[in-house]
Amino acid sequence: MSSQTAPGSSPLVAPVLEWYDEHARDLPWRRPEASAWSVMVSEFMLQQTPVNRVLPVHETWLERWPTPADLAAEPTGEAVRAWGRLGYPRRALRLHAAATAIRDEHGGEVPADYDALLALPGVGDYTAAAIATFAHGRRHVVLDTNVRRVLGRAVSGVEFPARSVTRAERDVAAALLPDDEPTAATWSVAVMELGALVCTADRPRCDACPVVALCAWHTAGRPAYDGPPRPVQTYAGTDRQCRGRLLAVLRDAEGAVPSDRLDAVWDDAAQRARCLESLLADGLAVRTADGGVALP
DNA sequence: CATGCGTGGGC
DNA sequence: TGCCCAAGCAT
Repeated sequence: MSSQTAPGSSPLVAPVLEWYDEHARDLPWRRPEASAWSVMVSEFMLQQTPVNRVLPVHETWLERWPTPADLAAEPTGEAVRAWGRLGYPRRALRLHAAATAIRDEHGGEVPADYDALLALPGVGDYTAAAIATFAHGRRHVVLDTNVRRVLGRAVSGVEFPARSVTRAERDVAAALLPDDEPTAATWSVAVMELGALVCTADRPRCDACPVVALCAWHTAGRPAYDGPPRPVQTYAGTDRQCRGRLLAVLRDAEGAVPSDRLDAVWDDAAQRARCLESLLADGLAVRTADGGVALP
């Protein structure tokens, strides 16, 4: 017998699957009765937003718009308003646009094909693979920040992955992916869950990890991160913060608001004007006939 | 390929 | 308390 590890039979797989079976959170979009649309909505909302903040918005969203066609029938501004404070509200516009494309080009059904998914607005490699896998049981490499961190540590022995996905990372993930579709799908969600709950970016709980004995990073003594400095995310005073303030006014208003309502939430007039223009350009706001501003 | 894009929670 | 982070995408 060869000592080589055959594809789909890494010693990492079974312990992670067992751990997931016992420790997985009960999330609405993971339940057997969850629709593909529910999975898709969750994936959009979870792009850079924590699970706990997504939960209530996801629930009300699915109650209001149980199918893509239901959302597509509404003005985009309603999607932006319902998005609430999840952040990055352009995702709401893209989800609306994706729902419209699904209604018009896919008979109202969320596609199962990776390339069809990738062609939808707001859907990149991760989200296409995630929807194909978690909504339709297809077999794809699902490479999000959690998976990248877990595999980086367990396999490569580094605390944090590189800025962008490398070919080597993709090869590692592909080699670990179990052969049969159902197991591949469970493995993918299980590694993500392990990264979210145990193999966290900060203060990983190695004592609770099912593969600690196999982990290259742990075995090496958890060496400190040694790569290029990771960029710090500034916020105070940025256009992002300004845009957020302006959009919050529109979201919380019944209809159009006079522009002096916007003046009150940001002092720097030049920056305020620039940010309003960018919101208009993005389609997150529109000017009304009387000179006011509103959600589209 | 680096950068811009929201928001709130935890330490 | 400031600082870092959280299931990315588009350009």
